[in-house]
Amino acid sequence: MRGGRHADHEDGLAGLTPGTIFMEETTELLAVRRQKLEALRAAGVAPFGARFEITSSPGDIPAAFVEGVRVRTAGRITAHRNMGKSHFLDLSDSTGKVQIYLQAKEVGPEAAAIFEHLDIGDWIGVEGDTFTTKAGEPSVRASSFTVLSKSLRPLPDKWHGVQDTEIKYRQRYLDLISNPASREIFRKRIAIVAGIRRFLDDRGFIEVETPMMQRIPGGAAAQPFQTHHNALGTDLFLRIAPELYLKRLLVGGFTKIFELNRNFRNEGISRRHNPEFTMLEAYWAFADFEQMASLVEEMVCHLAMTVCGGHVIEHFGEDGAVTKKIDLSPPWRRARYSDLIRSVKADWYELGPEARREWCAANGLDISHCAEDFEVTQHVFEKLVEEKTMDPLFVTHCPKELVPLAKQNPDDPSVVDVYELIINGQEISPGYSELNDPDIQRARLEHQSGGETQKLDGEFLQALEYGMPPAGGIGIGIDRLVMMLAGAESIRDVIFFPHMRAR
RNA sequence: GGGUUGGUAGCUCAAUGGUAGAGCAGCGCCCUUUUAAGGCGUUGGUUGUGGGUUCGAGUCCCACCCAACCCA
Repeated sequence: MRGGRHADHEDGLAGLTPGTIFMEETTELLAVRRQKLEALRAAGVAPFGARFEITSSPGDIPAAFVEGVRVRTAGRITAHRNMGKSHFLDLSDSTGKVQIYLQAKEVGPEAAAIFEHLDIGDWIGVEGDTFTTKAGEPSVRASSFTVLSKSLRPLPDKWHGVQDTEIKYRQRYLDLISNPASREIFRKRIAIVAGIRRFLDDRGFIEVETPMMQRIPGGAAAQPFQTHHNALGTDLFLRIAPELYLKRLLVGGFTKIFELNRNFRNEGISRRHNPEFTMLEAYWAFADFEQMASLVEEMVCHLAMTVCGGHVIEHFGEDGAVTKKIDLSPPWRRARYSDLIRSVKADWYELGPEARREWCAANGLDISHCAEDFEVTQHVFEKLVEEKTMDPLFVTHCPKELVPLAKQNPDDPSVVDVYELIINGQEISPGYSELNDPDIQRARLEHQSGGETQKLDGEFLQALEYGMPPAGGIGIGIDRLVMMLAGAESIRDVIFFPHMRAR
């Protein structure tokens, strides 16, 4: 055993005895762990250790098991099966777990006495030889162990894990420790984000970073969060989209770029909305929305193959039954917006505005919030097309009122050259042939800002006047993409720390 | 913002208006290949907060807080 009191001084704050601070609760369980903490110190063991060299993480040992090899590993004790003079421990971290076999005669009487002061939840380092138990479990026979961190609070139920949604979200670490299904979702999220970067990098796109704090928040129609710069004495906004800065970089000559990071929208919170969310935006000069659609299709299929092992994604309910099946096999269906509306109501475009509203009312659609006629049509689209579409669908030729910043279609000026990708009943990604005529852009933005010039990003418009190459652009909501690929029904299940009300 | 459901031991869950319980975890004892280890014993509670009704409230009523789901 290593360590000693001298190594432990940083634990105490000046004038306070270690172990007496931060004790707002005084339950017996906490008191017992505090006593063990002091017992470790009394035995000359630093309960909060330092550097420990490892040869393998816990999950790596069974994953690539070799019998009879000396290893050093470290992890949290997540289970303890006491057989008297020998003990079986599960040692875990995000890589997985490995079983440790610990015998008093092997580690010696001093270490065995120290072991008595350990608990489920503590971090330890172990050195020993690999072997296989009678039951066939790849294990490490400990010849020594080192206390790395004493846990002063008990872990959640070892079998059920954390079930309380509040604890899952507010104390995600407990969810990660005790729920393998949750760990798997985040493993997929991490692989998806890394996979997107690699995919785009392989195709010559470069990752850039643009301001998150903006004087004029643009690039989308959404309420921003407001903040203030003290030294400058000016208000700033958290970005609602990076678009207007990425387009400045197109002007600057970067022809294949993307940004994969957070945006902020000061709007409702729901199963599908978190105030901060992760979005990919990519711009490809000299391309159009059709090529962007193909790029997204190829990328998502690639992610499904590498992260989920196939093109068919299944979502499971609590009872283990399949609740959803999403088939991502290419080629993905592409359909015009107007044709999709006609598939719901064949003579929709022959009806007048009043007749359309009457039809909605007769079919149980609440359109009281729709002021304009195109909003009524869009509501029909959302309820009767979008929400029912599980497999990928590129919706093309959308009405220009819905996407005021896209290029009009040369053959039909009432629609724009965009796609909206729908998977799993929600909009996952829009793609554009980006508008690069500075005069049309100015007119659209002026119209959109409703004459409030302080909302107009003049510097962006000026940049366009220097000439922006024609380009295809996409946005992908990463949280929703992960929900779809990882089988999560709430955005809170794919964000480590979703926003929660103060308690 | 509206509606529904929920909040009980560290965790997972019980409890007709009538003495707040179980499993796991913890503590004590036994056990040198277990894996939800096992056996025997045992501790642990301001029932989300604040009011009210009642002889008596975890349970009924009101307000508030937090969460999940649905709607806007």
